[in-house]
Amino acid sequence: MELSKNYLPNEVETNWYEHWLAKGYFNSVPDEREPYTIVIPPPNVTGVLHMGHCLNNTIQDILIRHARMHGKNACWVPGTDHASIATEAKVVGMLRERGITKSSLTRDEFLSYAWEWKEKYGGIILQQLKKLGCSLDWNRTSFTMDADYYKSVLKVFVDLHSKGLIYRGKRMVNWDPQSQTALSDEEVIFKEVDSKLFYVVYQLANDHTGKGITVATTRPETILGDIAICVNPTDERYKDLVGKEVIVPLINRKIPIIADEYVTADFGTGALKVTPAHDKNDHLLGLKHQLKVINTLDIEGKFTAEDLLLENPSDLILSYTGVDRFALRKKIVEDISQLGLIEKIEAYKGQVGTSERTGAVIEHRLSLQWFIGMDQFLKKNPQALSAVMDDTIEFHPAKAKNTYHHWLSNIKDWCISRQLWWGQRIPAWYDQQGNVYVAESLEQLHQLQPETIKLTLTQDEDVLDTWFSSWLWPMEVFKGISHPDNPEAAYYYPSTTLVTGQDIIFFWVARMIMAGYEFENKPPFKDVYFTGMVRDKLGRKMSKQLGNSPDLLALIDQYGADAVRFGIMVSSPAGNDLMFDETALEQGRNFNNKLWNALKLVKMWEARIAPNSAATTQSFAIEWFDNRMRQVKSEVEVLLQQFRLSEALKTIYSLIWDDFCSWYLEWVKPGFEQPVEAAVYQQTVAFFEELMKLLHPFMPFITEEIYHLLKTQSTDLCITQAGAFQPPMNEILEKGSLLKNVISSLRDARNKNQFKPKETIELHIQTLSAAAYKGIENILSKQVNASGIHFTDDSVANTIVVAVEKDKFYIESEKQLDSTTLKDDLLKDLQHQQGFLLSVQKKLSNERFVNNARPEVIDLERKKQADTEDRIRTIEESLAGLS
RNA sequence: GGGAGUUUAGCUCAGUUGGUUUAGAGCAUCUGCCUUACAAGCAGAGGGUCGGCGGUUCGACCCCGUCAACUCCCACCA
Repeated sequence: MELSKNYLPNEVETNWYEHWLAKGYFNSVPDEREPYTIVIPPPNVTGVLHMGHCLNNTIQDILIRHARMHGKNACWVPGTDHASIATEAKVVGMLRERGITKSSLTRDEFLSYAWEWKEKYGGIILQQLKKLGCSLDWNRTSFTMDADYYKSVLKVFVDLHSKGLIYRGKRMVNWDPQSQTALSDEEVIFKEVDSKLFYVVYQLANDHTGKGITVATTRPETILGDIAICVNPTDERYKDLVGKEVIVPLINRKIPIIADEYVTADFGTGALKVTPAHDKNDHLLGLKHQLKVINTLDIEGKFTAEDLLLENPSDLILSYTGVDRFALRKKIVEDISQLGLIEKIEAYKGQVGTSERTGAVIEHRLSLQWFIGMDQFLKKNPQALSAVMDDTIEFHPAKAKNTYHHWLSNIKDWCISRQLWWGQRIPAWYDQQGNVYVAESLEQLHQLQPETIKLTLTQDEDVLDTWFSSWLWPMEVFKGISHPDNPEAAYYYPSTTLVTGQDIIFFWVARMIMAGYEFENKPPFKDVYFTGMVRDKLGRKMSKQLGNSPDLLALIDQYGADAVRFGIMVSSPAGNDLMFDETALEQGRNFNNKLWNALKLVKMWEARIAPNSAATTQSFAIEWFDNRMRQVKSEVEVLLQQFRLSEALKTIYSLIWDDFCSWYLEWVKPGFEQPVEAAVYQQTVAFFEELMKLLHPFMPFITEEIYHLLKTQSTDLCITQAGAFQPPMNEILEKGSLLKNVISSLRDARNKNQFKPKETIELHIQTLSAAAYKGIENILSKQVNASGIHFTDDSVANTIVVAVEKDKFYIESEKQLDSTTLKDDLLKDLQHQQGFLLSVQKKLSNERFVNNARPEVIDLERKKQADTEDRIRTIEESLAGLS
């Protein structure tokens, strides 16, 4: 069969993925083997694959494929998250394009559009994961709004409510005016913005001197909701004013000046306007001082006069109605300015909270919401913290433990209600008196509390936070909540490893751990591998605005999935951010090609196997590579156990490129058009297969392809089992190192003396142990193009001298020799060795060193000294021979 | 404002309880090669004193202190 010049990944990848699927290799059912379980961090159902997913899922696939090839029952569960805010926003956007507003629809109508959207676009991302080669068990694809999943979420809500861990209350919450819903504290992202500090004068009431108090504020648009001015009680400037009243500009409402420690005297003017309806701290102040609340912004962040009109209606106030908060700020500043009450305006850098999902600037709003009492929850489940701290659940890298500890130790109540329709509707009902009834369904409620049957009940309009469903993910993908104690859940839960981004350690990881202990009394996983963020090569975040986010599918198309996987893994230290650079993908593509070309070489041999050649003249090369591979296999195993995937890949890469291709294949390669020994051919194929096995978790497609092309395999590499580990023999490895070292040095000497590759040399070796070269002379002569090798006890005249370790090599040739460069090199080396010897001698003549250091350390230093002295002698002799 | 982390070759990173040769790899660079698996390649080479300073130690990239730069997390001083 004719193999293409270069490796062509596209068709190969599609074919193998279909083959694996058809064979059902990725499907897992409980059996007697130990399970290795990973649940995918469910991507947003409307999402598309980006570099972050690529990194994350490649890692999971490596772990799962490795487990599958090492005797484990590997189960990787795919699925998606309903992502209520993001998805609802997209559906609203789609409806807008069709000219439909959400408010014109009933809840059910809206939901049917949402499901339509989900069926159409949901799961695109799962198809994209197939392109990447991810070996997910597609039979287990889950969605956080599946019927059973939905039920499990309600069940958990009812359960926690009955345990007193969920309460409903009127609280100041983070409000997203764009999606018009409350958000949890974790969903608010603070950003630094350039804003302005307005100095507004509030004139004293009942005072004709025109005196007043100046307040610095960033939010003049809330002035109409002011309820007091607050100063620090120790502030001398304002002591006399406390207790007096000032007038709110524009509406002339009288409000008191109060004093509270909360106010810092040296910020702004030391006077704070208190607006309990629109600020968290002001709200607390209001509660403390029993102040009224006047709300001036509606759910869209537009001015509303409702509360104000009760007090003092005016045309001015009415003119603000419906004005958006940012326009309102300008307008109010203008109007106050006309009254001459703006003292000055300063530039100011401030932090402003924005919605994680929509980016809208957050308002604080007093509203009735559902919460989980996190303090109580943690008191009930102290393992949620201790398990991480004592490594029952192991974090990689361990530094993430700090972050985790800090968050759990300062935990606040979790607002779990969202004013949306897409999500699990809160299973709470209200009667006409406003009493609350919580049950999984109305039927269940009627059953449990028959007296409710005759009541007119209306269900809560809100849905639950998406994370309130995803915190059950590791349990409910195996129906552990909806069908407790089922055999699957018992077998697969707890899962083995979670791979996720550090950015959702609070949103998701912490809450899964809490839920795991609360509902199963077990941690949800054993290891957590945190990936960093994928950045561009300049270190910037990937974002749509910057346009620096590459199209992953285009990259797969261009380089092949294996090359993309290689590229992203080779530059990906655990837990650190990854600077993505397309040259890494080129390296991956080149590696594919290297493998392909090695295959071509071996396939050429296949056609020319020497008859009757069971015995081999290449036993050293074979023995050496065998041992080298054993060594690397054990190194890789250790690295994988430590989740050092990038290093594991680099180690395999070097084994294949350097040891296999550059050394081994060159050593055993027959001359031009010469036949190959049968033993060499068979061994080489066996080695090649082993290499493919080792590399397969990282680059599944090309390895499977080559595995099959090497010879007709009845099995697929994908499910092949790794053999038992055999320890390497050090003597062989050391001999190999010497050989490589000698070859490199001699080649260097040839290069420096401008030998053409085809020019042959006669090589004389001066050594005390000629036995060390037994069995490798044929390799040596081939690799340095020597026509003959001779051992000598004396120096050889008119030759180039090369010193390697303690041995000397004399290169004899018919070429006119120029020894200047060589001499310079030797002198440089001599200087280096002498400097080193000096440092060793200094150490050994230091009494305190000899007295304090461990004996083996001293022995080592003595050996260093002896070795270096030998080496210096060799160099000196070589130099003498040159002149 | 509090906390954590990082700083090693031009770039991206290793360096596992302080001593195994005055630091390793990949990429990039330079030199020589179209050698019949591979120029997306082969054979070689150069390049860092381990952020600065101080300390502990017989001995420090590694431990301690300090300064500096960068990154992240937490915290709404209006």
